[in-house]
Amino acid sequence: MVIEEEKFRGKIQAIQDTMYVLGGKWKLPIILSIFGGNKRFNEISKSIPNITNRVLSKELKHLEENLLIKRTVIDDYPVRIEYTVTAYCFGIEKVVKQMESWGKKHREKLGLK
Amino acid sequence: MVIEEEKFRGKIQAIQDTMYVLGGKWKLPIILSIFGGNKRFNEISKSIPNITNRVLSKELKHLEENLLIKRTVIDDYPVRIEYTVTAYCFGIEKVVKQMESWGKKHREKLGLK
DNA sequence: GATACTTGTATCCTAAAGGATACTTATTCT
DNA sequence: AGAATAAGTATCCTTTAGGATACAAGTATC
Repeated sequence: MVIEEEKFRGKIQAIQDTMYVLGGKWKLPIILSIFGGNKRFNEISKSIPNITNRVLSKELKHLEENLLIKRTVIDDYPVRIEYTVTAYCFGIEKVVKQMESWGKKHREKLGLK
Repeated sequence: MVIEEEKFRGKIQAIQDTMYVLGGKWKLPIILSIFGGNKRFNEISKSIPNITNRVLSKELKHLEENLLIKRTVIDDYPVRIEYTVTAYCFGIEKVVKQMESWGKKHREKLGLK
C-alpha cells in the first residue's frame, strides 16, 4: 500500500509539473506559432488571436527559462530578435497532439460549433 | 495560406478547450484519485496532498459538469455520496499518460530531486 | 524634420485560482 | 449526554493569470 501511495504521489507531481510548464491559455499556442515558422515578436503576436504584448512577453520568458524556446539577437541593422524552438521542445510533441485531439473530440461531444 | 491559418486557429482552440476542462493544479489529480478507487469525499481529500475542502468541492462540480465524473447519492443510513469516473472519462487516458511521462522527464532534465 | 516600425517595458486594473479556518446538519459511537 | 464522522458550505484573504493602454529607444522612411 505504501508503494502504491508513492506511485500515486509521483503521478500527481509529474502532472502538476507539466501543468506548471505548459499550462494556462497561451504557452502552447505560442510554441505552436514558433514551431510553425513565426520567429519575430510581432509575427507571433499577430498569429495568435487576442494575445497582448504584455502576456506574450511574459510567456516567452517563461518558455525560455524552461528550455523550450531560444531567443537569438541578430546583430544586423536594425537589430532583430528571433525566437526558435529548441531540440528539447520536440519532446512535448506527443503531449500536444493528445491535447489537441481530445479538445476536438470534447468540443464535438458538447455540440459546440 | 488561408487554409493553413484556419488549421492553426483550430489547433489553438482545441488546446485552449482542453486546458479549460483539465487545466489547473487539481483536476487531473482528482480524477486519478477517483480512478484509483477513492469514492468518498474524505477519501479523495486525504489521498491528495495539500488540497482543501473548498477547492475539492469546486473542482468536483466542474468535473461533473464536464461529464468526466458522476456523483451518486446512496440512500442508506447515513446517506453517503459516491464519486465515480464516467465511461467518457476514459477518453482522457492518453492525454494524462503523456503529461505524466513528460513531467517525469522534465523533472529529471532540470535535475530536481 | 516628422512619422512609422520593432521589440518590447511600465502602469494600472479585473478576474480567476487557490488557500485558511470555522461552521453546519445529521447520524452514529462511547 | 458528549464526541466523532461525513460531506460539504461560508467567509475572508492572497496570489497568479490575464487584459488595456501608453510609451520608449533606435532605425528607416517620406
